[in-house]
Amino acid sequence: MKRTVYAGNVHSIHVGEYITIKGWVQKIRNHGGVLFIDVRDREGVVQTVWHDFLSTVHAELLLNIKPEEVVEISGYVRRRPEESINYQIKTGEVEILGSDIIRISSTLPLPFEISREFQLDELLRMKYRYLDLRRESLNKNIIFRSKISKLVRDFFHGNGFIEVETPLIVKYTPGGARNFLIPSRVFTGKFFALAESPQIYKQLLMIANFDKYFQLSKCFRDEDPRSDRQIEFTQIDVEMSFIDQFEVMSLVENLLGLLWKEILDIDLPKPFKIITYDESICRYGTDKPDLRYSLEVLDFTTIFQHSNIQYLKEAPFVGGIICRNASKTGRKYLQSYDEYLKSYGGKGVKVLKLDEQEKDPELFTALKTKYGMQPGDVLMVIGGEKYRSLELLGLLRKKIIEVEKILPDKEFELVWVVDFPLFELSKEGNINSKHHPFTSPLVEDIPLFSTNPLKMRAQAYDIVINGVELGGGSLRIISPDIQQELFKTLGLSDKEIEEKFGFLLKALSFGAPPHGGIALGFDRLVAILMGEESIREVIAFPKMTSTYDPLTDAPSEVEHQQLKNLHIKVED
RNA sequence: GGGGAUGUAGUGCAGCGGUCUAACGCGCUGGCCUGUCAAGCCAGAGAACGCGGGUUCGAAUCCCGUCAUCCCCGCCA
Repeated sequence: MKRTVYAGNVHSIHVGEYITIKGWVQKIRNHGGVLFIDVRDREGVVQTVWHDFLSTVHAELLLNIKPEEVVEISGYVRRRPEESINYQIKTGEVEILGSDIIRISSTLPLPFEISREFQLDELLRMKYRYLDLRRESLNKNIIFRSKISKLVRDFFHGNGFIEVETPLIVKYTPGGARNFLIPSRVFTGKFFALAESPQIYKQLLMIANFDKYFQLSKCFRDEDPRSDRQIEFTQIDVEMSFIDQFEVMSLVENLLGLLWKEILDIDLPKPFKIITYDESICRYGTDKPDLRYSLEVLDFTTIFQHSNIQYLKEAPFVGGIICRNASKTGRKYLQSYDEYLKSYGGKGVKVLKLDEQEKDPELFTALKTKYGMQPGDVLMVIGGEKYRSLELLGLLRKKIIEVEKILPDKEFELVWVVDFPLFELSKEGNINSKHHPFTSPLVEDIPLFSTNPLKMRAQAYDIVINGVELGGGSLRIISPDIQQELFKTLGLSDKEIEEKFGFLLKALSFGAPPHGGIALGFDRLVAILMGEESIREVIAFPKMTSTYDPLTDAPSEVEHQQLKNLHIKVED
């Protein structure tokens, strides 16, 4: 028999119909004379009921039916007796009066239960990913991911965007994330790279007159995975011509507004907040602030210059956080903050309470009058180099929120962080791009190329949700001269520039429209919408934090001949 | 490369120096049960406690090493 309806979609409108469902046996409840078999498919679960089944031709099969076997069941749909309606499930008003059953596929004992939701060992889940995916929560996540990607695609098509695929096997370009390399069989000793992002291609598409481009693109970065990072991941990649920064931002606001409405039925207030990079660093100690919490980092430098705490008195910067009404104020307890910061290589934190005010009456008076500090409040301060201290205060802020169990003011807080620095100093002392080397500087900062490049600001913007960096973008450089100057600032020689980026400079010199765009982390987006902590919960076949895939046992060794074809020799 | 947490039946966990011949829930096996939906009741099988070494009269329990997983730092233009 053909399936007539998904098990999970059987509904009171089917009452009286003879239907056929196909799916997995979810649960069996044998009461002796009456037997219930719940059948699950993609859409959900429905109950079938078998009265006096021992006297039917199916007695043998029904007595031996096992969970997770694949069955086909036919029967009349009927409304359940009033007292046995199950309001917990979608199909709970009806049931199928079983009259025919076929076992399509039997099963070995399973390594874990499908029908029960509980935390499983990650290795086991991955090894049997297809079974884990069969479980409701993952199944639902992947189905929602599909819905979200359709909403995204429809949104862009509806807004006049052209979807273009760009190569994944590309030229290696230096800088940024570590690339996966692909040896060329044809060109001995030469390599392709797996694309870190479609960045350059989307710029070329603008030069090629597509005006508005988008793509849900796979990207590859050979860096250690985390709960929000995989070595291959998906980006919503966008680029537009003849636009300014605010048009890109407004587009993203419309997209996210749509998704929040459609998926969560939440109206995101628009426009989103905007904060400059500098302000974010000073007030929250991070460039991805979690604005659900009002807790802020404050500057106490002046106040402590008059204190009698010597090292803070002399510190170039003293920043702190007032933890109002601290739950526990024991010395030992507060020391845990110190240890926390030390685990990040910080120097630790000085904690002040009002009950210690006799030690430095002047200081505490200032704290009370200027900052409204009250008994029970705890002030934690860090002194030292300004930006390092702010970074630590950012970590401290997160820790306080966690430890004090401070409740968020709202469920989602989205914010644009703008005016990023164009460059940053690496630990080795090299100048690197903060965003990427195609980012346009603010026009008024261009003269700084020759004098103080580290002071230059970029026309770049990040979208941050609840302290998570969802994506970032920028307006791009379209002047070959500025592009060249930027490469030089990064320390590339003329020869290197020509070798690595000659094609781009040439492209820019053939009539490049002003353009810019953004890339949003699609896996992170889906995870946020689904309320998941890890993007592994929204990716059908992710890899473990070691990059290992226990399902297929990848990576694996290859035959010698393969390596020989590629002119590759493996050494220890 | 580094830090932290975890590793006990199929699974989720308890036990953290002797009473552990390792407990419990789920699952599994057999039996009973005509309305359940975390079905119920009865009976039963199943682990030498990640691996290696050590301490001890005695180790799942302490120590060292090692491996694996997760979280984090580094890294992620």
